[in-house]
Amino acid sequence: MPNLSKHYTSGTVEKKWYDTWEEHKIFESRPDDREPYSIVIPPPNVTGVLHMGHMLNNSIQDILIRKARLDGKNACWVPGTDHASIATEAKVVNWLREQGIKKGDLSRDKFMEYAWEWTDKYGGIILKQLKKLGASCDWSRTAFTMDEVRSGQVIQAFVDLYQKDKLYRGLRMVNWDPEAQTVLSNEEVIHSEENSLLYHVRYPVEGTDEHLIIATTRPETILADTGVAIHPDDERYHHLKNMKVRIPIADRIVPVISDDYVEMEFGTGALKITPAHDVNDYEIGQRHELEVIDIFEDDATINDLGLHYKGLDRFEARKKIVKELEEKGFLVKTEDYSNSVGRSERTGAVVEPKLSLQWYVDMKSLAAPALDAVMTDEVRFFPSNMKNTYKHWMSNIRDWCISRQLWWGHRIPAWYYEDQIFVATTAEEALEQAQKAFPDQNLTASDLRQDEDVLDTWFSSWLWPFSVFDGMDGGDEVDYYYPTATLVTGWDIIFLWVARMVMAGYEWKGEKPFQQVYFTGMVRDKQRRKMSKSLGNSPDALELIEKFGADGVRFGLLSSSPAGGDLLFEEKLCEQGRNFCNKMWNGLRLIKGWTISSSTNSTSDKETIIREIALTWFEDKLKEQEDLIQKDFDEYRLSEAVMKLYNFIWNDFFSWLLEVVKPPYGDAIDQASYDRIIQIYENLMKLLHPFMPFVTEEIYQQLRLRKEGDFIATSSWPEGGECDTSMFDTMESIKALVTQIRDLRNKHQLKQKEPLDLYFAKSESTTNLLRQSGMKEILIKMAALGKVEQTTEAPKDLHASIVQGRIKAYLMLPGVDVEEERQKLEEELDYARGFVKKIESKLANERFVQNAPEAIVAKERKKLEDGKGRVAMLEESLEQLL
RNA sequence: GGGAGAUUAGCUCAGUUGGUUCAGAGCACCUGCCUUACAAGCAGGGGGUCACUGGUUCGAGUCCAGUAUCUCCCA
Repeated sequence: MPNLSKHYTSGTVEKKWYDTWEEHKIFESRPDDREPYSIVIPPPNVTGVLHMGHMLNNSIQDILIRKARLDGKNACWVPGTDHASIATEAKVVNWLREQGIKKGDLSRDKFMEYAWEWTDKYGGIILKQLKKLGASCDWSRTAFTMDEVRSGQVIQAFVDLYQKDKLYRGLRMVNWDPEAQTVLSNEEVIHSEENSLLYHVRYPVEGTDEHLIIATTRPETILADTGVAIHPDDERYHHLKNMKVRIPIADRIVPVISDDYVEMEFGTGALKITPAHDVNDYEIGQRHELEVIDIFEDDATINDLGLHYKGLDRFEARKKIVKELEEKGFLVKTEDYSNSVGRSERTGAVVEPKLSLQWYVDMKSLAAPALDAVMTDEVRFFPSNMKNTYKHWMSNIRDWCISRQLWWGHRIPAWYYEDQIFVATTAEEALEQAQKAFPDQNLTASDLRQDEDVLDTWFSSWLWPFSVFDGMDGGDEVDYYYPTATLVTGWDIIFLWVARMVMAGYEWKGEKPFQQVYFTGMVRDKQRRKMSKSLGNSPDALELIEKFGADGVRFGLLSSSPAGGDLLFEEKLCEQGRNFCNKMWNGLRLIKGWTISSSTNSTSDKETIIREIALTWFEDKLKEQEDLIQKDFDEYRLSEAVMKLYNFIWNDFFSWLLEVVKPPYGDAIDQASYDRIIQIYENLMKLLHPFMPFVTEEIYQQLRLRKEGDFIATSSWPEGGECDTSMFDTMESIKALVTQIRDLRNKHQLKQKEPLDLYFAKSESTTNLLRQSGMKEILIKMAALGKVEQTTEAPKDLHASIVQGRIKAYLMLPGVDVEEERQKLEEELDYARGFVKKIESKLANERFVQNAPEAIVAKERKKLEDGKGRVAMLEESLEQLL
């Protein structure tokens, strides 16, 4: 036996093959005559580390790209990272703070130097980790959203949209993240129900003794109130129309206005209006020309307008103001309340509505072709029900706020002079424009002021499917690879990313960015909680790989993860994958341990006959599997495909076929059979390779002597083709008989190897079964039988009856209990009679016979015949017991 | 408030155009085995009124309506 260790060692094998693959550059792709199959990676955060979601997502991409490679397509998986403005800037700011440096003390240029230093230091770690997972990316194409090529296209996109009038600067209420101190797009705000308090506050009505009671969750904004609203139809407050109220604490006198936005049923039916700090209030304020008083600094502490609360954080101020309201008799009551609170996706800070001047993309002008593409399946979604979500968002689309008050990112290419805006790819061009606009003023570069803000990171990511090919302006690469084949991503970024890529694709390439989108589910823990750092419920990705091997982890992630469905992760799944590797490894050891004889003399004829029939059967089974797996790929049922392979390899190949063809101890195996077994094993490994690349490569290399540069990774997918199913039923009957015999042994506590005699009750079925060359021998070998013969009457000695389909047999068992045997037979008979009755009534129904397709009726007749035969066999056995 | 989806074995999920002995898989569980590839293993076994109620149909896990429970998205 070759020197193969008892257990499969994933660590060394995986490193060896990844290094070898890279040395041979087999993942690199250049345009050629073949059909392209390209995937662009959803770029992870440049300074991020690999987590469970990445592993799932990238395993799926790797499966697809490896399959395409085996299919002979020109497979190109482009890796890369994104600069993640908010997250990365926050990390850099923290890093600087640890060194005692404040961002505020740095110039923009100096800060960027530090940020690049940080990026160079920690950037790309995640890409190295992807290699450990087996990701077969073309690393020579690694892109970064802020590298030169990508940046140029981002700026170009901005300028182009501005020139097409699809981009504008506007004063709007925005979502302000006070922690990151930047504006956020609507999609970056996560709304959820949170427990809070509803405060009922008394507002004195001017010139009367009355009070108007107003319910609010944000009493600190009382300081910014500039009005109070009631519903025009609300009779309770009719008399207050056109009167004024006095704001508590602020002591400001403001008007009572009527507006049908007010919900009469909510709270007291009266609403305080704070135009500076609430989206709806702002609109009401606009309608009624109310003053706008902003009481917050950018970090959400109270400013000069907040009286003696100046300098306090908003939540601190809330506590204090409630106390003051209470002391001064303004607070009527406080009740528990649950309301929707928006938080920043990146920092978790409660988002503060704020009035601000920002850049927006006019989305309505981009949405139409993008909506159409998905609804007509020009871009196919898996699972398809994501189309509904997409449609809803696209049909109610709102403009996209793309400016961010950060330094890390692409600086907005807009320059200002007085009240004029000049948008251009460079400062020089902007200056030229300005000089043309103000010919008399001798403008120089220093007269123009560039916008301080950067662009939303997604404004670079939405170009990704063509920007990675430097394809904004066309070119051979983009012509060849675009549109890409499949996008694999989580459904949580369908709006942030997927929808926008489709829009950008049509806007700049006039074509969809990808053929299909495969949405993965979220990786959750057993309690269905989303895996997150803060919960600490996420296993360390690299430790997992170390423990179970990348193949094991990939198997674990894939085996229960249908498209769009969440994955409830447990280590057990990876363990199963590792065990599977070990099983295959040991199967290899078994085969490699056999001695091969060139002459047939050294193997008994019986074994040769067995092998001939078993291998022929299995080769056809394999073809059938190949077709089934291909269908699963076509429909993106990857979980099902991998589980099919798991079952087929473990149960059909190892537990059945190899046991059948295994030479008896000490015997050799004939060369012809051996070659067929190697070929089968090789094909199985090819089918499994996309899912478990390393172990399959290792086994592929061990199965035969390979030439330098011959890899399973670049081999070809086995063709399914015609398969002869004629032997399938017979083999299943044999298997079922073997199982029944083994069960009877177990129940009678007989050793598995003690030979038992078996007599078949003579019938057409049994004659047919035994006539097929080798079937009887397989039965004898697998069930460890002695004599196997046909008989016309039941044996007189103690035996157990076996009824399998239309086959009846008697297994000679010395210790069989007659009563037990009777009971068993009676139970089976009951079931069989019930079955017959059901079919009889079905066939007695004229409408069934008339309406059902002929084939179905024929099948039912066949079922009835079989069932009746079975009843007869069981009845006969029972009689013989007496 | 608007919308989407789910409910099948103890758990996680398949079940494709309504039709085969259709009620499945993996894990978990139980029994027996260290059998010369594998205890990371082998052989076998038990377990479900397909959420509930009606309807369409010759026939429903599958289609329709309602009910209950749960999940998610959007505002």
